[in-house]
Amino acid sequence: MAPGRLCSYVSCNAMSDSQKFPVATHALAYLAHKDATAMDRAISSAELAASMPTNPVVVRRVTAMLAKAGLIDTRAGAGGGAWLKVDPGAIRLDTVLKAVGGCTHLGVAPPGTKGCPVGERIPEAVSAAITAADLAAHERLSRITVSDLLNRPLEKL
Amino acid sequence: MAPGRLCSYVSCNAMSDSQKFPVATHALAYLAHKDATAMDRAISSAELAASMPTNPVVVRRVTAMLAKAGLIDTRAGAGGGAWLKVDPGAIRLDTVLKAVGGCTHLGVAPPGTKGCPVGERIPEAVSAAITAADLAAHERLSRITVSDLLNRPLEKL
DNA sequence: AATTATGTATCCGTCACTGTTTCAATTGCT
DNA sequence: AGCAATTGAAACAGTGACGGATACATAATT
Repeated sequence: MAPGRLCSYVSCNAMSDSQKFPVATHALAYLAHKDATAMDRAISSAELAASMPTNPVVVRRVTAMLAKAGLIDTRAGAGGGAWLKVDPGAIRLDTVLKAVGGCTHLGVAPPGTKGCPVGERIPEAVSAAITAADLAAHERLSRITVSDLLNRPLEKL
Repeated sequence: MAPGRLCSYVSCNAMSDSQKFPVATHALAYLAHKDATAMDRAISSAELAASMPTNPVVVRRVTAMLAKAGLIDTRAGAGGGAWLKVDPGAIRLDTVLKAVGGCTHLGVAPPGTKGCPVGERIPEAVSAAITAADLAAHERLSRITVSDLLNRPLEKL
């Protein structure tokens, strides 16, 4: 069998994202903090990057995804940049996680041996458990909005 | 700045594990299914690996961690292998996740700009959100035991 | 002694990510 | 018209972790 990744059961972009969710969340919070809610208040990727701090290209890679998800808008050219298209109080963090293609990365259940009824059930059960954990994380994030990041007491997030 | 990983804010083994949790969970379920609850019913890493299927060494790398966590015991030599040291009904999946060093891998909040009070708060808030999601996932997993994987209806996991 | 196993170390190929550079296209300003 | 600012996308390199494979010392059974 070819090396790498336990055959090919890996879906979900296993092992990817990493910093995409934090960067996206930070960027949205920064936009909200700066009241960037219209085109004439656009924030450049350079300024966003400086606030992390990270590279402007990394920021643009993320803002492009947020724009595709309809959370922000961007405009090229002088005075361009990104601004919020949705009220920050209405942007839930699970939406952000989905926008950047994230999941909890607990892995993917290996297939199990064919034939044995129990052997077939185990992978399904493991999958179900992983999915349940993933859903729980999303549900928890859905109770936090971008506004909450700025306003709610940290202990109550 | 040196390339890779946004400076060094990455802790938590970011991006690691992947298959460790599924493999560990599958292995424990298999041991429970085979009633491997004592030394004389030990299952070899070769058999466990065949049930995934994956490589025996990969299995041993995981079972070694489970043994260190006190969930199973292993013994070398002919007739050796692994067996459960704890009742499968008492092994919660969050314990398994911790045993293999897992987390939800949502990333690590970038530091943010010094000086600005809001700029300092954002990273803390992002961190808090990630931690909350991680806890939610662990909490959900804590409500599933290895026995449940074999016995409980899949929809009720 | 021969056999069966674990655990660990080492090496390799793969994969995704971050950071960087480059470039076309877009927009505002003078 | 021309220039400066800015996005988005592509291409490239370096890093890190993982899964798979092999090898080997150690341990336990027969």
